[in-house]
Amino acid sequence: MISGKRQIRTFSEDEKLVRERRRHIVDCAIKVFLDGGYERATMADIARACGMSKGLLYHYVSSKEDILYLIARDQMEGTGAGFGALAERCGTMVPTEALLEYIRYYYTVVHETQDYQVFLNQVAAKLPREDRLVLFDANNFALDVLDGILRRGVVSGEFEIEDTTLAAHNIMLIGRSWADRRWFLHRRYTFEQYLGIQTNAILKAVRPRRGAGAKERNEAYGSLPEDSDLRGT
Amino acid sequence: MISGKRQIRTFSEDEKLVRERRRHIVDCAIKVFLDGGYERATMADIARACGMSKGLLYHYVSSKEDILYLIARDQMEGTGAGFGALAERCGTMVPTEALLEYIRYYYTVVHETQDYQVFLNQVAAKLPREDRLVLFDANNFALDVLDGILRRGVVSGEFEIEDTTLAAHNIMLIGRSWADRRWFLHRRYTFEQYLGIQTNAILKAVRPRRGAGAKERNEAYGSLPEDSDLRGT
Amino acid sequence: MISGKRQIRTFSEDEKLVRERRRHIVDCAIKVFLDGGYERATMADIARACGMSKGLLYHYVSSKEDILYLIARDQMEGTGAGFGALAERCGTMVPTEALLEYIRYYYTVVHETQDYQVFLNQVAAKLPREDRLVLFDANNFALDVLDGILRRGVVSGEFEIEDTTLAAHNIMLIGRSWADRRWFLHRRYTFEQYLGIQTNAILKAVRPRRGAGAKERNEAYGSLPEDSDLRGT
Amino acid sequence: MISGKRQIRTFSEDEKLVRERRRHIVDCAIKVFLDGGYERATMADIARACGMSKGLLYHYVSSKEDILYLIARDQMEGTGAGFGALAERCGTMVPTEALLEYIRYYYTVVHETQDYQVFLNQVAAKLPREDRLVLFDANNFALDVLDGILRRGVVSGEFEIEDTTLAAHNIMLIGRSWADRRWFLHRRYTFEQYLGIQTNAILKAVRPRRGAGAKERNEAYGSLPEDSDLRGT
DNA sequence: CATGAATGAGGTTTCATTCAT
DNA sequence: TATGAATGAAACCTCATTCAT
Repeated sequence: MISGKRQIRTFSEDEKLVRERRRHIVDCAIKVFLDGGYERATMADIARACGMSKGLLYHYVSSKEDILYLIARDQMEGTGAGFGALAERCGTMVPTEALLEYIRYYYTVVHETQDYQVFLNQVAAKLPREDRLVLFDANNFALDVLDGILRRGVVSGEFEIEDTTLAAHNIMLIGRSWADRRWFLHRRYTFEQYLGIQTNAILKAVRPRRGAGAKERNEAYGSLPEDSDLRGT
Repeated sequence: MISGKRQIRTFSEDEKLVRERRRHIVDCAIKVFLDGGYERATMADIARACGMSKGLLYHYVSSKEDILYLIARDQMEGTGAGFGALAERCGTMVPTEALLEYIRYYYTVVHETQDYQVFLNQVAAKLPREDRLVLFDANNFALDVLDGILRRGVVSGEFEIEDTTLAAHNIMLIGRSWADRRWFLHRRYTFEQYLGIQTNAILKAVRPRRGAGAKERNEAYGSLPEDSDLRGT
Repeated sequence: MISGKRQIRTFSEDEKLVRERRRHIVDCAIKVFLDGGYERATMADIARACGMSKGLLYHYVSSKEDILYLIARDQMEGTGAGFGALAERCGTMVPTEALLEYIRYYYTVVHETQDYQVFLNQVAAKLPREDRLVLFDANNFALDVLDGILRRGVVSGEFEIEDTTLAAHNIMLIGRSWADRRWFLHRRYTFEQYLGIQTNAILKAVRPRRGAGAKERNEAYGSLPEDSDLRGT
Repeated sequence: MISGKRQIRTFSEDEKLVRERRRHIVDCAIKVFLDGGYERATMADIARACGMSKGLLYHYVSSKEDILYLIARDQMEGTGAGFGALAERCGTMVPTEALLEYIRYYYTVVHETQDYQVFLNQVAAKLPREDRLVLFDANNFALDVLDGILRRGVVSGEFEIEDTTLAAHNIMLIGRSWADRRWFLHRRYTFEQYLGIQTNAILKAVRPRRGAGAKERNEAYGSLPEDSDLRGT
């Protein structure tokens, strides 16, 4: 579903070494990019951060742009599988459970890969069209999974949603904002608090306003009583 | 509350001309920045876009960074007044009305200044600290206004919200996403559709789950019957 | 003997005005040049210092280099006449008197035109060859006058000098150093002190070591007793 | 006593290479600066003179100003040690001998480093304050050494000088003029002639006018009979 | 006579990329 | 495999000079 098509030039033939080194490069480069931005970072900076010479860096990567691509691909590959598994897992759950599972998973991924999120947000526009589409597809896949869950919930009567796609979009948006707006949010909430409050808000927004869905409410967000304030954990 | 302090060097003393030309520069530069990003844009590009020579550009602006600042300041000045007036207007309304007014206003501003929004989002990190704070303050002010409205609604019983600050954050986030994620949203919704659906979703999310608030629902979003599908307008 | 040959373009036909304005330009420009140097000074700086617009400046001067030339020529013309008169005056004096007259005159000119001296010293190298020769000639003329005096003194037995040209060179050098090394000298001596001490030193250096010249010594430097310490005046 | 403090950025870590290259740059740059002046010289000119690309030049030097500093420092370091040794050497000599030693040493240094002298004279004013002080200190040190010698001579009765500091200043001035006024002097005298005549002139100027010092006269300037004409060597 | 907006060549500096060792 | 010296295109910015008003 997500795949790195582009071939990147290398002077090495030891595939395992190449993979290892590239991972190292990606990890270091992202740090360099995060302060100062992609354009301002020089290959010398990156090489230094990697503990390599510029020459060696060019053995594993053929241009600065390649590193951007590697970062994007890495991120995709890393989480792509996760979303595939998530989709499967959710397929067997009742919609509310699935939604809770999805939220917890997605928000946690965002939390754990903040740097990538922030970075990709900043530079997505600069990726060559082709690479940008890879990111785009990954996002769409994740959105479709969530959309599916919501749709099932609407059909089953557990959810009452005017536009499931937009709802899914909102839910993901709020998750990503934990990374995008971290300078605002992190000083006010812990991740667990954020996750808890937002989960409750989302449930309230998607559930029917009265009657029907009442029964399932008790499973909401890890079986916590619906009004429990998760803050202060 | 929001103020452009910094002085920008100019070689001209004709204030009116300077103002005019700077506005022109800002308008053109933003377009240049939007494709390719701030760093990639050269002063030559900008000059060309403005229909000036590089030299003349430097009569009105002393560096590329100045243009960034001008864009930010312009945006702030333009909308700063708006939010002040909005705050006042909302002060005399019942919370639900005020919320609707706020949403319509904010989302419309985002819609009409998309380019600025997208651009500022990309480069906020690159602004010198001082200038960044100006943006930050503006955002916080707008957030506080909304937070106040929500709080009043909670007190009056019109709203049922666990964390008003986070709710305000979410509402603004969703509004900005009309600009930030336009490549996704604009091909699926018109602005009016987007505004309608999201308004309904927000109302559902903030209203008490049953009983009390029910009466007001009929005024929701410009008196449309609550279940009307705004799509397809 | 010294003449400005070069024609400088002007748009004005009122010769008197042109002369006046050029004098003004020279006076102001020299100040600008003195802090920051010729190359660093911009025509805008100069125009501002003159209280004119750049455009008007170009009515009286056709290039930045022209100003350099004007300064040099002005200086030459101003002092050229002076040296002519000096030469005549000295022709009728006994050598020692003539020497004293020369020293006092030259050192005073240097003192009163310090800015010119310092400035010309710095930029002489940058003047176009032709203009540089004008300065060169002026210097040589002044040197010849002094050389003549010394020679006469040697013939008359008042002076005992191995090489009169070199001696003349030394005397002028010491005079110019009041301007060239002013940061060192001005904080230690007043001009009068400097003039007095150096005059005495020069007299001692040029007079015969014993016998003959002894008589005249009493007229030395304004009839001061030879051992008087001029410092502390 | 004289020290190069400032660190200059370099991209190379091979210290030996950096030192070598910088020396090369200094040697070439000085030539470029000497015709046309510091400001007119472009980095491209300098790079060409060095036989390097502009880029490589910037590996060893971080700005044009750095080159100025390197030249100044080089000069100081080279001669600084020399003056220290000279001071020591002179300490054990009788004043007249010391004076002769000093003159010969200083004038020779000026002769051998003409380019530096002329250049530094032109640009001293442009050096950043801090760097200028280094030059200033070096000069003052050299002046103090000479002043000390003259003072000792006055005490011992070998010299008769009204103001030793000013005398020292004059002696150095005359030495430097061999470089500063070379276009005038070099076509008239060889260095040895110049040294000889000026030495004699200085001796005559500092010695008592009669009696006392007479004995030592025979050692004057390398034991040459006092009236010998050194010209024509 | 007077202005200052406009130009564009040219200066300094940076940095992605190559390649000899 | 590994290095870092070397390149040169291209960026930002300045300023002498012109010319319409």
